Amino acid sequence: MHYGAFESQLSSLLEKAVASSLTSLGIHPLTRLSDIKPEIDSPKERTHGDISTNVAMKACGTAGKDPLYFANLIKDNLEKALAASHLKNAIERIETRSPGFINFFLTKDYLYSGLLEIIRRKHNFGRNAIGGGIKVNLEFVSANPTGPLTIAHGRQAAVGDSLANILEFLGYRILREYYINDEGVQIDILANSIKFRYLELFGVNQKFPDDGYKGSYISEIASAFKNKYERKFIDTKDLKVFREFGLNRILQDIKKDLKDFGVKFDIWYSQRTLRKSGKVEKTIQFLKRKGRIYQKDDAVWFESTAFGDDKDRVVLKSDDTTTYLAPDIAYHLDKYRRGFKRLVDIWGPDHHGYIPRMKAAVKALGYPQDSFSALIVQLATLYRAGRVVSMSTRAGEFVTLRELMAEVGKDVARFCFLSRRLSSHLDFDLDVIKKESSENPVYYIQYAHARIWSILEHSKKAHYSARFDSKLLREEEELDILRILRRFPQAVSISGKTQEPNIILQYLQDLAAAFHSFYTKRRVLTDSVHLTKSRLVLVDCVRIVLANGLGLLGISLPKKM
RNA sequence: GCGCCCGUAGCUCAGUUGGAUAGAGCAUUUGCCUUCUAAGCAAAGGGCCGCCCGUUCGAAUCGGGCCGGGCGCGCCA
Repeated sequence: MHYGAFESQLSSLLEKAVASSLTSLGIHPLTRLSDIKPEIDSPKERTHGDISTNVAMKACGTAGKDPLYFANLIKDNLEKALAASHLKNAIERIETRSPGFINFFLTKDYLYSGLLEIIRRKHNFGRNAIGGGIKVNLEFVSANPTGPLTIAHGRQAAVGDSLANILEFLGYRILREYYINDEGVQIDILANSIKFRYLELFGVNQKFPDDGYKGSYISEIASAFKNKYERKFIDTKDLKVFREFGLNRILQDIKKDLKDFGVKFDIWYSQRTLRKSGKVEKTIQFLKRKGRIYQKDDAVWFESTAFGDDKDRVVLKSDDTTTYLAPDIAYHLDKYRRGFKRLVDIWGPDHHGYIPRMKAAVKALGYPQDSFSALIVQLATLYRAGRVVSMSTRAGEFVTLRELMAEVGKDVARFCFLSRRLSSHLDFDLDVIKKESSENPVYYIQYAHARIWSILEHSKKAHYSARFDSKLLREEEELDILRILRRFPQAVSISGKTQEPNIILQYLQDLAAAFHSFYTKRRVLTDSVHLTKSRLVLVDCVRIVLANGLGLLGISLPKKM
């Protein structure tokens, strides 16, 4: 029996046992188990068993009994049902504990059977079909192409990429998309800033454009521009050539940074292309036909308050240009039209106020509100030597993702970004991270992988041909590993459900800890070929799960450290 | 003023839909390398889980009210 089946069978057995317990008390069991939402999970404390449930305490109100008494009643019924079930060989014993917990202890045989499942499924171990092949569009980073990616984008990139991996693993069909804001005021400012620096190179003095981008990367772009065109555009009034040149270069850098950070995108979606297709006007017309567009103060408004927003929003300004919202609605409509059933956007905290209007737009377009969700990833506040580093693309003060990678490396950076909840503000002290980098927790997990690899390398020379006998694995350290291995599929699905990659990371730390502890106390390569063979299988399973988990997080798997 | 997020060990943070004795890393202290990698292991110290009420068998977790920090409230993007 594989891991997933176990949980569902246990839960249906429990449901029956609760029902018959209620019946025996003369209460008609109207309450279904799913209504009282009992928890079936692994307790923290080993002495509380491998699996624990609070169902007796949840249901004791209905039973009108003391929770512990009711727990014992359920236990008796459960034991009877168990005798006739497949789970008979998986559960060693059942215990009740005050104030009303029912604890299950798994048999060694069941724990051993997990190894076979891991060996059989390998890189697919933990994979699951709960996503049902639903098409999901995941849009993330989508930073304006007006400057290099910063640390804030780095966090969003790491989160989006891992989330995409995790959801794919859970059976969703994920498309990773980057929305390029390649038109509008910001882009013109970019072009102006480049032009200024270009002219400056020829000694032409002008006033630096208001709101111009002050970062040094603008000068670099201007130099490259000069190398290519020399004096050709020194008198031009047209910004177009500067704009295209700058846009291309910045976008190229962004793509390279993301690639080096291990982040993959399937689609780069240009806002300009969207507009040229006429979809923006069509979307406004579409909303108009639905009666949600009106004219006021020379502007055109979207009646978003009809769908839960706190005020209506302008889509066409009085000068006839669109606001940012208009193409954005069109863009999301386009995603639906491309066949996605769910849209997930990852935004920074400065956009949280934008969620109600986007949700309103989705509803107005006629799609279920829940089909769209925006995840807010909190900022990473950067410190250097204990002092806040202020970040502003405009002022040219920022630490780029590239600099971060150069200073601490891809794996450490990704680990730091993923080890916190999305909603957690993240303090990031570069000096501390660099100082600690040899002690960084990411190495703890990677080191376990490297150690296993080393064992496997040694074992090859010895040609262990014995048969794998899992019964030889009976040390506490070995059983601990087995218990933790068993939890991996669950960790992945919780991580997908809650959309928190850090759950997997936490899990991997537990697994690595159990392995390191085992490694220090027991030897894998021993004089007994049978024991050696069995332990080789065990550590190989640890390796597989570490690889699967780190793979989802986009962290590399060193064979040597 | 309104909205969103946060407040847990000296520091940075975990804590799955409320569960049993609140955890990890760093820092401090003490042991452990003749055997598969010491980037490791074993152990110690360190906490009114911001404060106050409430909900219930049971609260770091849920609700209300304060206090403190971050961000957002445009015909900007």
